[in-house]
Amino acid sequence: MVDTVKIARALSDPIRYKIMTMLAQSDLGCCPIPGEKDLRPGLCNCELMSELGLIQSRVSYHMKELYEAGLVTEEPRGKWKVYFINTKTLRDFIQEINKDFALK
Amino acid sequence: MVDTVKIARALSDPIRYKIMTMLAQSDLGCCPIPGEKDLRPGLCNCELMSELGLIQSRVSYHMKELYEAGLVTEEPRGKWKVYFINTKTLRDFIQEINKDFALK
DNA sequence: TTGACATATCAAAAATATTTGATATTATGG
DNA sequence: CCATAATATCAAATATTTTTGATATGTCAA
Repeated sequence: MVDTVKIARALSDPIRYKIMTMLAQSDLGCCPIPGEKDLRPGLCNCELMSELGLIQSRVSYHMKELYEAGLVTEEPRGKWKVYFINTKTLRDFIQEINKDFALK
Repeated sequence: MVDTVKIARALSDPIRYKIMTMLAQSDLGCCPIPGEKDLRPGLCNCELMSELGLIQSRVSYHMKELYEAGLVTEEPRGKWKVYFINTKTLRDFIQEINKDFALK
């Protein structure tokens, strides 16, 4: 099962929580490679840096935290890296909380 | 609305998460006062201390964190204090995550 | 291949969170 | 009221997390 405490920790930082909402709302494919199509909606580091006003290593650190908690997936796209929200982990997280705390 | 980041932080410590599961599972009223009845299922500090093997000030610290996140309610009962899980906050938390991350 | 750009990693500094032991507060029962 | 028991608070010590700047790695395009 998912590591509920680890996921809670990943979500417990305001910057990371914000990044997750940005990923959830992104509806445009990012960093297109000429000739490729069907880009899934996601965000790359550079967009996160400029939107949040954070330096590169800081974004990188937080994305690693989210990745290791299973909350995002990654896809190298050319020299960029694009991140996607992993809704499966979030659903499992919610299900586990429902179970652990006898909510339904 | 609930402070989702704050709740996530409260749940992000293994001890606090464990305490929440213990509160969710408690089915016996605790620390009865002679003459009173209808005790809601809950746990007092002393039970948490002995079950978890933690010293008093440490339990107190963690219960305060949970209380301030709205995850538990408290009731002084005689010279004891009994804690209850606050399922409303947990439900609101889940609802907010569903909304923020477009899960359904 | 080289230069430019994007990302990853690292070590040190800074900021936060947790643990502990001591002391304070509050309630109870004698 | 007094002694005892339970909980709260506090300051100091520890531990953990986050931030930063520097450097390394990897990719692309010329």
